[in-house]
Amino acid sequence: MNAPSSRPATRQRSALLALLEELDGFRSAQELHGLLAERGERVGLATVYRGLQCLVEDGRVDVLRGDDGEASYRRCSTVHHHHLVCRVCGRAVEISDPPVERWARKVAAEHGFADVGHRMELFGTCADCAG
Amino acid sequence: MNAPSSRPATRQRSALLALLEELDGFRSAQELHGLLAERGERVGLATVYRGLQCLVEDGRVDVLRGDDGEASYRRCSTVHHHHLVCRVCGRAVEISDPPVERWARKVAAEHGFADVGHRMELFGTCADCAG
DNA sequence: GTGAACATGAGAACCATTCTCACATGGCGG
DNA sequence: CCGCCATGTGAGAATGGTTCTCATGTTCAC
Ligand SMILES: [Mn+2]
Ligand SMILES: [Mn+2]
Ligand SMILES: [Zn+2]
Ligand SMILES: [Zn+2]
Repeated sequence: MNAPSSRPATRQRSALLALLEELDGFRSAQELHGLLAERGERVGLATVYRGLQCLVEDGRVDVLRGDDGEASYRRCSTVHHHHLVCRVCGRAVEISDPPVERWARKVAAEHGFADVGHRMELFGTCADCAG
Repeated sequence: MNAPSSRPATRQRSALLALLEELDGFRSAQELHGLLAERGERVGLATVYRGLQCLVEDGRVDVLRGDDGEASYRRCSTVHHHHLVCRVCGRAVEISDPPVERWARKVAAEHGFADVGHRMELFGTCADCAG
């Protein structure tokens, strides 16, 4: 069902997407670049960044900004959701909760704000990393 | 009631805090540096960054990372809260909602995560900016 | 008032990300 | 199949927010 991107399928893009499919956590662009190198896929760092940009635009990858400002990426479902993320290993669980969605819209409207959106992440230490 | 910081009170720090007290929106370090200059307060950019770091540590200022990774700062109350932020002018309203807090802890626990925390912001266009 | 401890600031350094541009490539018309 | 050319690639340079360096200035407890 891989929704076809409008971009040509090159070796580099395929390798990047394949890697992301195998990972279940958020990873920085540089980490992804390193992981590709480890498995013998030579992909330029700029190409990794460009590939990620496309995937983000297509909604196939989510971005998260760490406290240090570094961006992390994760292959995600394309419907609206939030994340529960392990601070140690980056593993993430997708979360959704309609009540929170409604609450957010209501609160914003009460304060006279339009074009309302929101962002929410939960953080913690996953069971594996706590052991 | 200005909770006394453990740091010496210098002209620069006073000016920074005074400026933050007057603003009700999130501003980047560089913007704050510029605003200080406008009112004749000569403060080095590095000093602005250091002052903000202290205030953040003390919990007197909140930081928000924009989508471009740039940090914005705002004088805030010291109790746990979230923000409703205007995308245009940065104006912010503090928001709190115990049900969301409980929900976040519960969801994280259900997935076996420990040391649970969360982050949430609402975005929109404030009434003034929509006019 | 003095001095040790600490703050300041100009500029350099840092580092994730983006840009440049010469070169490779691959998909489509012929 | 072939050849074109629009598009992708990558090494390295540029960018820009933030932090660091270090010589100098200030503060404040004594
Ligand atoms: Mn939501
Ligand atoms: Mn909360
Ligand atoms: Zn983990
Ligand atoms: Zn506004």
